[in-house]
Amino acid sequence: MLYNPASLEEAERLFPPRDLPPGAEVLRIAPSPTGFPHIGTAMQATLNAALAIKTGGVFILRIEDTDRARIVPGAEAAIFEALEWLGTPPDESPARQGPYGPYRQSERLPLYRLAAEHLLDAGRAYRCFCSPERLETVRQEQMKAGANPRYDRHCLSLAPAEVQARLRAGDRNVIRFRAPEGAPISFMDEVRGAISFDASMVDDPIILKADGYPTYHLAALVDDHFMRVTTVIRGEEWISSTPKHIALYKAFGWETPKFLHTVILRDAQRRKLSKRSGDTSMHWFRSHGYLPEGFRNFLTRLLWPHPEEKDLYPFEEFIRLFNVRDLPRTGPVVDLKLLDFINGHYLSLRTPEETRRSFVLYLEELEKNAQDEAGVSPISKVDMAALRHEISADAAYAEKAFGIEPERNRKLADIFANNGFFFAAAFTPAPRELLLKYAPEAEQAASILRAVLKLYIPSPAGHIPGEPPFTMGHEEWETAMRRIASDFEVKPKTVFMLARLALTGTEKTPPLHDVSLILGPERTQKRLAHALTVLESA
RNA sequence: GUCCCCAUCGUCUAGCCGGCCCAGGACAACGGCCUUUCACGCCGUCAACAGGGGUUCAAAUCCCCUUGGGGACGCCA
Repeated sequence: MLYNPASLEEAERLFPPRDLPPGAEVLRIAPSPTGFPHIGTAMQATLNAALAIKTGGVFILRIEDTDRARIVPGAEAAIFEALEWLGTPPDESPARQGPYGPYRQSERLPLYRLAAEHLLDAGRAYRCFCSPERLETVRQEQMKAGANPRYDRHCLSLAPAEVQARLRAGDRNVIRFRAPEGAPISFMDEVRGAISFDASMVDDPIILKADGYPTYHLAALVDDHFMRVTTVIRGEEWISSTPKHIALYKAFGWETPKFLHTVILRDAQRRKLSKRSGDTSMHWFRSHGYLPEGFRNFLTRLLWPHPEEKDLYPFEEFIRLFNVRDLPRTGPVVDLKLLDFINGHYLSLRTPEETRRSFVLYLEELEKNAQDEAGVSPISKVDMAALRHEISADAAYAEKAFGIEPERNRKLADIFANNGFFFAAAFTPAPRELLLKYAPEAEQAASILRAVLKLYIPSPAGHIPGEPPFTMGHEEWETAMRRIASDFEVKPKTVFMLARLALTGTEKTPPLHDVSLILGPERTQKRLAHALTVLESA
C-alpha cells in the first residue's frame, strides 16, 4: 500500500504525463475524512466529474488524511458511498486504484518527505524550531501593529551547526518553505481572471509538520503534480493561499496547473456554509429523501446559470452546455425552496414502482441511521419497520397508493405525510374534535357517516366484488354524496370532509373517490365504522 | 488589523464589447381561476440596477472613490 520511492526522479518516471486526448482535463476532489460528506464536497464532485466527462479526462478522489487528530472513523467510507449515491463516482480513488496511486495521502508519506528534503537541499526550505506559543505571540503583536501576520523568519538565520545540534538533540521542528521575495505573485484564475498578490503577503508556510506529516500546501501540490492534475478546482477560500502554491511549483521547477476557484455556498445569513451548521451534510439531505438526480440538478443550478435560465435539466445537459467561463463569482445562498421545487419535479417523474422502491430503500436507510448519532430523522412516531413490511407485503397496493397525485410530494419524506394514511402502520384515525370541526353535532355527524358507510356496504343483492360505490364512476359517486348532504340539509363540504377524515385521518388528501378506490372495500368500511365509534363514544 | 474576492427583485440570475431595459426569467411570497380539502395546473400582482463622483448625446452596462458582504491570515484542510 505504502508508496516509497527512492527519489523524486523515480516518481517522475513512474507517473509520466497521462496519455489523454487533447483538451482532456485531469481533476480531483480532495476531501479530508473529518466528518460526514458536506454539500460543498458534493458540489465540487459534481463539477469535477462533469468536466472530466465533458473533456474525456479523469476524475480522481484523493483522501487528504494528513491531520491525524481530526480523522473520523467511517468518514472515508461515507465519502465513497456518497459519491456513488450522487452518481458521480471517481475514476480513480482509494477504493478504485488507478496507475497514479496510492490515493490516500497517509500512504504517500515518503514522497512528501523526499519533496521536502529536495527543497531543503536546494536552499528553498529550512528547519524551524519555534514553539507554537512563540508563533502565536508574534502573530498577536503583528496584528496589533496593523501588519499582515506572517512568520518572522526567526529560524531562517540559524547557523547550520546549530540546526544540526538541535536536530541531534531531538528538538521538535518543522520544515518551512522559504517564500520568494520581491516580485508580486500573480496567477490566472479560470473564472476570475488575473489575481495578484504582493510578495510580502506570502508567508513561509510549514510544509512538513513536527509529526512528519505534510501540510496541505505540500501534500496537495506534490500529489497534483504526480497525479498529473491539469486543473485545480477548489473553493474560493483557497485563493489567498494560491500564491504560496505558485511559489512552491516554481521552486520545484514544476509546471503549474490551471486554477479554478469556485464560489462557496452560503447560508441564509450569507456566511460560508460550515459543517457545524447542521443541515449542510449530505446525510441531512438524504435523510429528508432528496433524490440523487434532484440534488445534483440543484447543485449544478447553484453553481451555474443555464443559458436558457432553466431550473430543471438533466445532468447530461449540464455536462454538454456548461462552460467554465460561465461560472459565477458570487456565492449563492443554498435555497431549500428551490431544492424542493427541483426535487419535486424529479419525484413526480418516477413511476409508482420506482417510487415504491426508493421509498423502501429510504426507510431502510432511516432505520439504519436512526441508530447512530448522526441520525437525523424527519419522521417520528412511525414504526418504520412495520411500514416497510406493509409496503413490501402488498407491492401492488403500495404502488397504487404512491401513484396517486405524485406531484404532491417534493421529497421522499413527504410521502409519509401525504400518502402514509394508506398504510395501517402510518394511519392515525381522526380524533373526535377534528371530526366535530365540520359537523359540531356529534349525532348528526354520525348519521351522516352512517349514510356514507351505507354507500359502501353491499346491498343484499350485491355480490363481491361488485359492491357500490366501487363500481360507481366518479360522477355517480359524487351525486350520491351530494344527495346525502341535501338529505341532511348540510353543505356538501360537510359530508366530504367527514368522509375524508374518517378515511384518511387528515384534512388534506387526494380526491376522496380515488382514495377509497385504492383503499378498497374492506379498509374503507373499517375506517368509516371506526370513525362512527369515535363519534358515539362521548 | 492586513491582503484577496464580490456587489441587479427575498433567493438564483438575464443584461454587462453603452442606447432595443422607467430592467427580463425562474424559485419563493401574495391574489385569482379550477374545486369535496390539499396539492397540481392556469392567470395575475408585489419586488432590484448599494451610494457618490466622473467619461459620454446616452450608463445597470466603462473608470474612480465610498459603503456593504464574503474569504484568508493554523504544525486544519
